[in-house]
Amino acid sequence: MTPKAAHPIQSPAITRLLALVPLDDAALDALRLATQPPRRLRARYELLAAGQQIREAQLLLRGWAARVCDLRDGRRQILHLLLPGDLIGSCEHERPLAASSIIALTEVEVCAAPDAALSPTLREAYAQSRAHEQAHLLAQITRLGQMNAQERIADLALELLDRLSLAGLATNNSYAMPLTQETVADALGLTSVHVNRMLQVLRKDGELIWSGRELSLPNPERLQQSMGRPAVRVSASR
Amino acid sequence: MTPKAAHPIQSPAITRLLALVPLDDAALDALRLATQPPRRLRARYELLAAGQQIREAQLLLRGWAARVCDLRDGRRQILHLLLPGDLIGSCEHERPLAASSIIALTEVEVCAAPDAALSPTLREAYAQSRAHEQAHLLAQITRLGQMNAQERIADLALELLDRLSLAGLATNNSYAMPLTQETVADALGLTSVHVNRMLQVLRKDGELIWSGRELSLPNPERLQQSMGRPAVRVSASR
DNA sequence: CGTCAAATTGACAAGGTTCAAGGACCGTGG
DNA sequence: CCACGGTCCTTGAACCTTGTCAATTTGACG
Repeated sequence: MTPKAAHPIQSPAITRLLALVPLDDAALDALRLATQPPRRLRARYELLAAGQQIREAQLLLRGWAARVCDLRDGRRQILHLLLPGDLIGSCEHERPLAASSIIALTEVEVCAAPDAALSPTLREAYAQSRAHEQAHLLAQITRLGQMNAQERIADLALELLDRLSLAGLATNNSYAMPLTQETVADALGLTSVHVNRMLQVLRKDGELIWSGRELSLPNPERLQQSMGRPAVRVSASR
Repeated sequence: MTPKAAHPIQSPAITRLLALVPLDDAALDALRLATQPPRRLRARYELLAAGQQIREAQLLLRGWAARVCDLRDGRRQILHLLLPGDLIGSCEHERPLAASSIIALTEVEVCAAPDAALSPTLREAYAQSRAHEQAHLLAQITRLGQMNAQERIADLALELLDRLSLAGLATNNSYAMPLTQETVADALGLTSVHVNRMLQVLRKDGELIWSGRELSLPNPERLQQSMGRPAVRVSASR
């Protein structure tokens, strides 16, 4: 609550962008300014409707959201989970239309994303963020296409651990998990009933603990190994 | 073979880009020049290795390729099919690493993609192409997450019809299909045995005809309706 | 004609869904 | 403080879709 003198407590969103690219002062100032009066939205609020013209990119500051695809018969697929520090509707071409709608899964706080023109490092951070998002979409495809239910759950839990760690939102291999099993099922192309059963198996095997709002992975490295998925990297180190 | 005087026969790749954005003469000239001595590669050639530094974007001129993700235990998922006119390794940020490998599924011809700086319309065409690719990734997620085997096959066949039509490679709701059932299975997260059985059902229902190298969809509109998937649009009309 | 990859078939097993019901855990209002 | 209602989690049994394994057929091609 009380900011320290040297390093004021940072918004997870800024922590994440800073982890992607070392931002210059212009970028940091712009971010601090933009995030100041955040816009708060209730759960289920539709941040972006599919087919709608995208106005300006937004930055997710707090809470979780999701890109979803609804079929006419009521089925729905969560395409991608959005966490604090993720960009919403960032896009580099003219006259863009949202390819999917985006809804808040919890109460969220968002702000307008500062203009990339303000700082080259900020522009690069946005590009990195998009590259990560792209990588997560590919990961999701492999998850749905090749993994069984247990693997899907474990793999998603690992991805969330990685991503939340970037924003400083994970400690001791565990993080706050605001989703219901039903929502996880929508993300993994499973039924909530089956997610429930497989969670019990993972719990019994000691691979995953999820009680209350907290999810922990006692041994992420072993779990990752057992999945056989190649590591995801997005840009070369310097 | 013999170019007509007024409209020389166009490469399907150029036809596609032209369908995305009305290209100016600078763009067309650059494309005609670049595509001239195409590089020809055998099937299974690896156009891009995962984790490898991306050098320059390429343009697929002829044949089909795929982005694939291989798991250590031998499972493999085709993330995305690449058709003539698609860009390979186009990307707007510094020091990019390929997030997945790309392999030729048939013999292919590629060329270096002309520099976007040569023409604003060319840059816009590339951006549109990337937006389409993104939309196809989302479509693939919904396919794998929510559809049963029969729907997946039909939905993929419809997507291919749409995409090949852009390049002028489809007539009468039918197109040349160079993939094996095994490859289709890898793209749809199914086994080739099951793909085979479901193809028989679709054939019996008169929804899909695929014999030899030709695939036709007698009634794409009806099929699309039955799938309940919202239409995909990428940019606003003028 | 022989060979090889691809397509096809059958019998069976496994994984996931469906339906239905009960139980736990809230926050709310009396 | 307790009763209530709602949402979420949990469980069981039957059922259906898809995978597995193994064998056979087809078709292209030298």
